Amino acid sequence: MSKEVGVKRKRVRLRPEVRKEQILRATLAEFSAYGYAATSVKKIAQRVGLSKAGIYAHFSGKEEIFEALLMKVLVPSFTGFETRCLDGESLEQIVDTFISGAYDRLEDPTFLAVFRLMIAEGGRAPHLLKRWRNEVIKPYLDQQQAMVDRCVARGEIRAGAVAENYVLILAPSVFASLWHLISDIETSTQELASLRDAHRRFLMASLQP
Amino acid sequence: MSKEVGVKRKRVRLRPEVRKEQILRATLAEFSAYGYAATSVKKIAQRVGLSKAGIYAHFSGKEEIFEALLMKVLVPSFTGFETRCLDGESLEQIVDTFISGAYDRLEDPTFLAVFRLMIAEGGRAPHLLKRWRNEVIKPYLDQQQAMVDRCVARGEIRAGAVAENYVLILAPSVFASLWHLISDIETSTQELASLRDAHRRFLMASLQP
Amino acid sequence: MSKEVGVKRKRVRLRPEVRKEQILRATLAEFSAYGYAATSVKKIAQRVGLSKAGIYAHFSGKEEIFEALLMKVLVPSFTGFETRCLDGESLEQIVDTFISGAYDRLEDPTFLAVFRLMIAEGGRAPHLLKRWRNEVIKPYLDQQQAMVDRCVARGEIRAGAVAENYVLILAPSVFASLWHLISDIETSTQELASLRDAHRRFLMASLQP
Amino acid sequence: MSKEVGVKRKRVRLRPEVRKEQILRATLAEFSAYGYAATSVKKIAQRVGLSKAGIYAHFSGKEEIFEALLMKVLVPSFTGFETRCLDGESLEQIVDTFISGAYDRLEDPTFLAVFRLMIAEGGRAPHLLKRWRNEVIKPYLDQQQAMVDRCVARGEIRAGAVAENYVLILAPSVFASLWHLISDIETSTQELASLRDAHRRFLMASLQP
DNA sequence: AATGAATGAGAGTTCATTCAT
DNA sequence: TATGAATGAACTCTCATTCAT
Repeated sequence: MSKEVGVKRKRVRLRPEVRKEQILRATLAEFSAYGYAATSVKKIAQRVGLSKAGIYAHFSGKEEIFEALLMKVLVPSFTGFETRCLDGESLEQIVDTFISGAYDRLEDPTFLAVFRLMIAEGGRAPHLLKRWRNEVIKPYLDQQQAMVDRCVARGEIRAGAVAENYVLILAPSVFASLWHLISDIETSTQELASLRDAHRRFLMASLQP
Repeated sequence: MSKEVGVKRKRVRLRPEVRKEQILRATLAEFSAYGYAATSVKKIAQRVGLSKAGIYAHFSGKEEIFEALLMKVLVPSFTGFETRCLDGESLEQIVDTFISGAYDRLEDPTFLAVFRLMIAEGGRAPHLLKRWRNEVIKPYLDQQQAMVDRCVARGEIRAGAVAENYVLILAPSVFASLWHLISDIETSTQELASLRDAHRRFLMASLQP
Repeated sequence: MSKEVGVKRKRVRLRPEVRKEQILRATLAEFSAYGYAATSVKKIAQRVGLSKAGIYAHFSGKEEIFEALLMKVLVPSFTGFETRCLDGESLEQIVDTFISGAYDRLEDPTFLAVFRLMIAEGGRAPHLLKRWRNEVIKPYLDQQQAMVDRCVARGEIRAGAVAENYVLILAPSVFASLWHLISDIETSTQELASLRDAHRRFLMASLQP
Repeated sequence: MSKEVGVKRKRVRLRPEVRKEQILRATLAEFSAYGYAATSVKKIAQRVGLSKAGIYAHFSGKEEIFEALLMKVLVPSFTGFETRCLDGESLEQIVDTFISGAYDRLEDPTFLAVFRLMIAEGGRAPHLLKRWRNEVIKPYLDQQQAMVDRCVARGEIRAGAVAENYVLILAPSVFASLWHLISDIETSTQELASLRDAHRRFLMASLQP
């Protein structure tokens, strides 16, 4: 379609940051669709509109692209994912905010790509996986837990097993992410609507002071 | 180097079914550790104690091994994982049985291997993934849900959001599986102990009539 | 010329020793003509009549071929190159034998190939170069020296600087080897004829008792 | 890694002759150490402190650098390497001067570099090799031979096979060069000391009128 | 059923070279 | 003059697969 015989794309020269950005974006798409081993540098290059060798002007090899990708992509994956517990907010508002955040992520292809990538290729870079766990996930869980604890102390949330273990609050939406991963999007979206609602009601019931 | 002069593995001839079994077992180990693309037929052959070509006497190619593996492995992965709701059992007994089943699976390497395999390589065989979802997972969820419904009807379990959506009951242990997948075993085992307990208490509190 | 379009050479299967032999022969030809770096595995394969990958069934890589080649080729390169000093042989017979051996080697392409290879690529495998020096060349020189010493003791060869240092006896023919290396064969052959004769006369004059 | 943030080599602009000089010097070092094929333009550029493309501002390609290098380097390689035969000099003085010149060259890395280069890469530029032989080496040998002839005519040197063929005079020191090439420097230096002495005594004995 | 030498395709990578800046 | 991003070609090597034995 887009290939005209005999027409040779003019050489385009971009600033390194821009290219690197492009390369990482292309790589995320390929990696999360096919996995590390089944993704070739050639495919990445084609996606970027570069020759294979062009990639090597910016990264020293496939492995380095992979690491750079993980470093760039892991950290922000949970950013903005916060349960707030501000003064004057009712439990209903808190829960609604949480539910929205948790399930809206499912619409974000990057989030799912990273999610799959960590599970599928985590074994390839155990040190990065460990960092992700210890520097991203755990702090996130701890911070959320602390917030819930404060709400409990203030009497806005009922104490109990659920309030004591943030994972119990989070788990259904993680299940939703997984379900998304093994489903085609249309199907799962409607299937998950009822889970979302049930999750919401479960939180209301369990956390009601 | 590793060749001992004069020592040459005797050619062993086994019944096809036995060999196929061996090959699939070896393949599961390799695939779930390295993924489809990064696993070579040679490694599988070595694990089985066969030459590369020997594999082709039993399967027509790598792809066929993969499919055979999934077919064999998917179905039983949830077998025995049942919440029972028998007459005379107290809620405590029911919950304990469920919790044990759900968390003991984490010790089963095959379960985790299949779990990872489906997530990592599901895209390679969408039809199998779909079958797995529709013929294994969904029926399992439905059946469990039906059982919970009966308990509710009999008054052994309290109605509510949790009882209405079996996923809410299951989700924390799925989270545990995921956590296991991205952790080294020793670490995660102890980390998950408290989750297991909280999960148990959460179920007791939510389902208590 | 020899390539027929559409005709695909039947797969020929040879015993490993035979193939290895072929490969090493082809490699010697290529390496000594173009050097290690400028010789590609593809070219070697073509010379042998094998596919690139076929080479790797016998050697683990280019480096290993190189080492195997040196090991095989270095040792015999000086075999049969002996000054004899047998009872009843006149000095003239001894010198004639030596001169013949030393200059006939120049006709042997293998000898020259190895000679050039060691000089050009010695830096690539210092340990092999060292072995060659210590296990092939030096013993050869020592043994020859010992033989000359015996002749001197028996009064068949005159004592003096030349008889004391075998290198002085050898040096002109080594020069001839070098000259051969930097000349086209026809030219150098006739140029070296007079050197050969002068060398002979020099030895006769210097070693005459 | 090796890049210091904020520190960026200032673009230095030098006169073409100076740069060319630098480039050829760097090239000789690389070529004689690794050979033509194994030397990359990048390495040369780094040695010069230039970018790869910068090289192409001065030479049209790697091949041209190689030829320029040979042209520059060949001619002077035997300069100053002369047996003198001046009036009033004793044979001892003549021989001492020759021996010093011949063996001191072994300390000159440039000489050895050129020596190795010609042997290793001569096949790459046969026309240059031929020029070297015909315009540098042969004239040198002829000139030296003429000088010896004059000494013979004047009765300062004894006639004979050695005096008639300058190569016989030169050969042992050529052997020494070769030996140097295939040895680590420390080892060979001491090994060659006795050769040097024997060479000297051999010349004294052979050329004494 | 099993082997191992052989293969075509394609992987990651490097290199000499070009070109817009 | 000098740069560094970009390229096409070639490199070494691996892989799934085939085939004669």
